[in-house]
Amino acid sequence: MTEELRDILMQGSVSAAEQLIGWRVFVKEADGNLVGGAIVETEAYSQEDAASHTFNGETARNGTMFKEAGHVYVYFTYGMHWCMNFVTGPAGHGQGVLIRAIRPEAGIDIMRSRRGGKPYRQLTDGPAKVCQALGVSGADNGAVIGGDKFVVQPPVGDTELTVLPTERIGIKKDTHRLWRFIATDE
DNA sequence: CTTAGGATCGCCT
DNA sequence: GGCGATCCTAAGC
Repeated sequence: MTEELRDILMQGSVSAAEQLIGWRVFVKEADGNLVGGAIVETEAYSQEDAASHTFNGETARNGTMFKEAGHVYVYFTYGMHWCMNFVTGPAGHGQGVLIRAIRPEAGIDIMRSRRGGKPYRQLTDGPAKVCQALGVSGADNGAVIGGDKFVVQPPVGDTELTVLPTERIGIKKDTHRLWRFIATDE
């Protein structure tokens, strides 16, 4: 992991969630090819936030979120879906950034086959869809960015993405926090 | 285009 | 025993 990325992740989940928009996340396939694209939607979670898995302290499930910035927290939900987060902050803080959506750039055919032939726009427009398209599952929980599987690279191009903070989705508690960030110029 | 309901299971109270 | 950081399909406008 680069120093630039580590700096962003160490600033905490809310700041990191905003700055990660436009960064690109990929997984390395067995043949070495990359599959993934640019992050266009994130959400921040932290321990003092009632909507976070870490709100009630460390448990068997959420242990990865208490590691230091740069780990990948993958959790299982609704009996059938996986979602992935980048852990932020120093070890012990229980915070992270949920990767809610990406714009496919590399390995689109692989993503399409993993997503049952869905059209381009529906390949990775939700947190569980991102994991399905990238082949991320519970086996990846606790991995590190820059390890064997996860590659994260800075934004490319000279166009600055406009980032809009909004309310988070799919939660019942602490909905007032504007901790969801989306790229507006799609 | 919007909404409602079902699928499905591990974690936590 | 309840319910979730979700997705998909079908049916209603």
